[in-house]
Amino acid sequence: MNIDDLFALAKSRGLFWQSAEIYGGLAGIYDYGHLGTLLKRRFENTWLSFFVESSDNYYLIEGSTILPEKPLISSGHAERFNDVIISCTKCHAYYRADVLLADAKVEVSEGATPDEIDKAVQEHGTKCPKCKGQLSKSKAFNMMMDLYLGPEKTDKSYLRPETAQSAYLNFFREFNIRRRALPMGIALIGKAYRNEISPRQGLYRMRELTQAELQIFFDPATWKVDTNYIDNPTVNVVTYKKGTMEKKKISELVSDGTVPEFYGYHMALIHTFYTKVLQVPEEKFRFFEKGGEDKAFYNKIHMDLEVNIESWGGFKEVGGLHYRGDYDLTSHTKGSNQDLSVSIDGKRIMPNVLELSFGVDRNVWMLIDVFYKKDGERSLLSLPAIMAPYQAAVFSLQKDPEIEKATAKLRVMLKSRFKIFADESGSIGKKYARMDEVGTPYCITVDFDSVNKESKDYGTVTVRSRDDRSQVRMPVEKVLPFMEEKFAFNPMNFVKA
RNA sequence: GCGAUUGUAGUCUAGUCUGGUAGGACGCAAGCUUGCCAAGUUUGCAACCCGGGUUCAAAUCCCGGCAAUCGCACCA
Repeated sequence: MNIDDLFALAKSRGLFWQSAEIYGGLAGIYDYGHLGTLLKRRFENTWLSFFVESSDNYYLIEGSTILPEKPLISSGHAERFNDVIISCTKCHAYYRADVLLADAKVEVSEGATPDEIDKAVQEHGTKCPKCKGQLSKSKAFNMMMDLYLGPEKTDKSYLRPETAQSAYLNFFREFNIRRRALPMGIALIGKAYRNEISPRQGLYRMRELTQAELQIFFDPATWKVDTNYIDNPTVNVVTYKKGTMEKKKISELVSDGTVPEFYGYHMALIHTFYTKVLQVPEEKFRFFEKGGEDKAFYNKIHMDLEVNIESWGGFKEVGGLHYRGDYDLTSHTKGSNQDLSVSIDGKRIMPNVLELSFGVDRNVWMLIDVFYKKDGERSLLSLPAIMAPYQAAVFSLQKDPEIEKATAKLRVMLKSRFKIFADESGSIGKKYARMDEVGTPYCITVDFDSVNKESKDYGTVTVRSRDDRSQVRMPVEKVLPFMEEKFAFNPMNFVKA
C-alpha cells in the first residue's frame, strides 16, 4: 500500500485527515475521525496497560502542553533546538550554518549567534558550496513553537517539544509523594509540538503529534531486572558497531557489552509489545542503534524502534529506547536551583533516566499499513483483536420485524461491555465486507431460524470471524461469554517478570 | 525552504495540451428484490482547492496563495 492509498482509506473510513480541510488544511496538522480516534485510544490504552499499569511503581500523569521558557533553556531545547540557518542568495539552497562552516573548515564557537556566523562568513569569504553564490544573512530557526502570554504578550513560553519534560518537571513532587523509592516511573500520553520545516509522509513528520512516553527514574547501581529477559527473545538489531541488521538474543547483547542488563530487559519488553501484543510480524520489527553524530548528545545508549512500513518505504522510526543518564535531572537541578538528587539507603545519587518513547500517530499509521490487505475484491484490516476499533457488529440477516427485534435486544446486551457497530444498510455480504475493512473481529447475525420457534436453531445466532470468514452458531446467551473470552487478553500478563 | 509533479462529488478517476452542456466507477439515500459473504433493479444525492486576471465564455490559459507526493535540505 502506498501513502495515497492509505490516505484514501483513512479519509473514506473515518480514520484521519488534515485539520481544517474545508479551508485547505495546514501542513503537518491532522484530525482523527471517529474510527481513528477509537483506534488511537486502543493503542494508547494497550500501551498504558502493558508498560505502565503492569508495574506498581509506574504511574500516568498529565502535564500541561505550555511550558515556561526557563526549563526549556535548562533542558537544552532553547539552544540546541535552535539552529542557525543560512541560505544562498543565488540558488536558494539553505544550510545549517554550523555544518556549512565546519565543511568549509571555518571555526566558530559552539552555539554561535547569527551575528557571529555572519562575521565569520564575511571574514573567510565563504560561498555557497553548490553554486558558489553569495550567502545571505543567517538567522535563527527554532523548532519549538513559542507563545507570548499576558496582556502585553510579554511572558515567553513554549508548546512543549516532547512530553518527557513534563515528567522531569514533576519528578520532585511525585518522588516525595510516592515514598521516595526507586525505580519510579512517570508516564505521559499527550501532545507535543515541533515547528517542522517540511512535514512529510502523512503522519510521519507532524507539527502537532501525540507521544506516549515512560520515563523511568532509577539508580543504576541497584536496579534489578528480570535477567531471563522475558524468555530472552531473539531480536533484529542494527548495532552501531556492526551497522547491518542481525538476529541476536537479548542475553548476547548484554553479555557482549552492547547494552546493560536493565536496557536489555526493556528491549525484550518492547519486542514483546510489538510482536506479541500488537502482533507485528517479527521480521518487520527491529532495533536500530544510533551512535556518533546521529546519537542525541544527552543519550548514553540510543536505539530507535523501527517497523518496516511499506507506505513509508522501509524501516521507519516509531519509537525510541533511550538511556539518558542523569542529564535531565542534573540540568533541571542547575536551572531551577532545586536539588533533584535523592537519598537512597543513606547514599546521595542523581537518578538516571531510561526513556521509552513512542510516537502514537506513527504507530496508528503503522498498524494500518501492516495489517491492511487487499485480496481481489476483499479488503481486510486484520488488526489484533485488542486493537480493533469496533469489537463486534450485530446484524439482521434481512429486513424483518421479528429479526430486527432480536437484533436490537442482542445489541443492548453487548453494548455495555463492548464497542458494537450497528448499521443495517446493505446486504449481509456488504455489511460483512465493511466490517472486514475496518477490522471488526466478529459479526453476529440474527437470522430467520433465530426467531422461528419451529426451527431447531431457535434462539441461536451465527458468529462470523473476520479473518477466515468462518461461522459458528451459538445460543444467544452464549454470545456474551464468547466475547468475554475472546477479548480476555490482557497485555500486562506478559510483563509479570 | 528550493526543485519536479499534482489538486474534479464522501472515495477513485475522465475531461485540461487544443477554453464552449463536467462523464464514469465505487459510495450514500429511498423503493422493489434478496433466506449468509461487496448480487440485481428503479429513482435520487453529490464535485472542478482558494483568490485575482485574460476572454463573449475558464475545470481548462495567466498570476498569487494553500495543500499533497517525490527529490534535495532539515529532523537537539
